[in-house]
Amino acid sequence: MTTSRPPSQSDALRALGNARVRVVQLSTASRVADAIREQVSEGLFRPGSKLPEEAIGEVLGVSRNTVREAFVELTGDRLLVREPNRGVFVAVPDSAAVVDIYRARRILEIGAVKGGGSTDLVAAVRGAVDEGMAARARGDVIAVGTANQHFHRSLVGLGGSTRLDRLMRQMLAEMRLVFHAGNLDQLFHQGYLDDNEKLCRLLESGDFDSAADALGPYLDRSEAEVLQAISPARQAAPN
Amino acid sequence: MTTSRPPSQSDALRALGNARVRVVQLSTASRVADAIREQVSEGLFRPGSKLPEEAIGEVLGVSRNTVREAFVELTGDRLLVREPNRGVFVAVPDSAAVVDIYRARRILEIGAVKGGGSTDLVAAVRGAVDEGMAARARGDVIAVGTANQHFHRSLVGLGGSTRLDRLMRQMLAEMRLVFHAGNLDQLFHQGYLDDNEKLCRLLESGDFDSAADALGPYLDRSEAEVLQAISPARQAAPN
DNA sequence: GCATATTTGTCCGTATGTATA
DNA sequence: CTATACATACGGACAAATATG
Repeated sequence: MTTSRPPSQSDALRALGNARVRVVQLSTASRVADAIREQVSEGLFRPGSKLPEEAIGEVLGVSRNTVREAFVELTGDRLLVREPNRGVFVAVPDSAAVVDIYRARRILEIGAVKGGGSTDLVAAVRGAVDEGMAARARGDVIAVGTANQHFHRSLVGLGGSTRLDRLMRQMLAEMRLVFHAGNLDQLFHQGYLDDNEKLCRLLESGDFDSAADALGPYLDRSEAEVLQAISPARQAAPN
Repeated sequence: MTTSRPPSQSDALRALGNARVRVVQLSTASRVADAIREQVSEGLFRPGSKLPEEAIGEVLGVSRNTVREAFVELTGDRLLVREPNRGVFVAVPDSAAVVDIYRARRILEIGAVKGGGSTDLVAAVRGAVDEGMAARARGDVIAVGTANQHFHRSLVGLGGSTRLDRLMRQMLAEMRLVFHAGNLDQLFHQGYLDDNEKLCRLLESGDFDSAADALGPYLDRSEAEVLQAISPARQAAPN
């Protein structure tokens, strides 16, 4: 407001630079955390395996101190667990964790759905459903599982709270750990695609209560399947 | 079961030592985080104030690396915010944060209440209500606020999920920040004590649906009061 | 069961870049 | 615009705990 000088290219470049500095800039520790999160989520770091801080730092070209900061962040997400004086390990969620997570999911997902949501939030649900359908159509089992997680994230998204969104993201990351630990790589996500479609239709028609009512049995079935899948063979994954 | 030798004192001491090592032992970083959390929660570190890592480390007798690890933990809790290359500051939750938190609280508290809970979980609610009544009786305004937070935590506790419990704890810590930032130190918690009593009665009578129905307007009123209290004077608290 | 090697937990010094007076 | 202060990140050090042979 103080000058009428038209914006020059150098102004624009400087603005871009400032934006980069302010937006893109994550701390090294956070970028390390993201890298580890990725490997854990993809199952390359198996549940129960140890993450030696020196080795991690060497591979990523960062110091041990930085790795330790990343570990603190990931421990807060429950992806890693710290055993005092022994190191950090990829978490191995047990059935108690699964029960705990599903109790939380029932409250979060049902509560968010019952409250309804703006049309763009419902559109996000539709996007996740279509993503799953497309993945099934081309036989991409992994992508079906990913899309299914996006679906449930979008349900919580209806609640319009970033804090709930974050918790849901964390819990779904934990669920991936459960799948990896049980060697049951998102096998049975397929069976929920049609339910997802029905739920989405109800949301699009504005019948949030019916959608919420349908979610209870949906999650009960899902929990039961997961528990049944991990209960028999609980093989440890040393190193 | 392998030996009939009676437990000696040295056995007991060793067991105590092991218990200490395994249970009590928090990392120095976690203890530093707890110490900072305490100060922030009590309002001694004001919202917006800067926490220089060197000074903190000096006061607590730990190195800067340890302080940085604690900062990572507290940033994850949203109690501190990191401004790249400028340092960490005590968070100053704005009205958007308040709205976000109340959206989450409505879903969490109402969902947990609607699901009911075991008698001991309901007993915890009763304990929090009585705690508030006792605090009011002896005119301890601060304790009334604390008891009120315990009450809402115990409501979420009905959900039986440690993950929801943790999120609720974090959000209530954020709310304390809101109170401290607005210089409205839990002044108006008193006005909710009687509602808490009524809600508790409904829970004890097993009428979870009525309790859940009453909770919506309760939280609406609470959110409105907080927003109204912080909207006029949003004074910054530099250094 | 013991001696050794490895790794964690913690601290310190320092170089570099960024922000601010 | 320079100077100062500080955050960021690195590397090295060492004691203590743990794992290993």
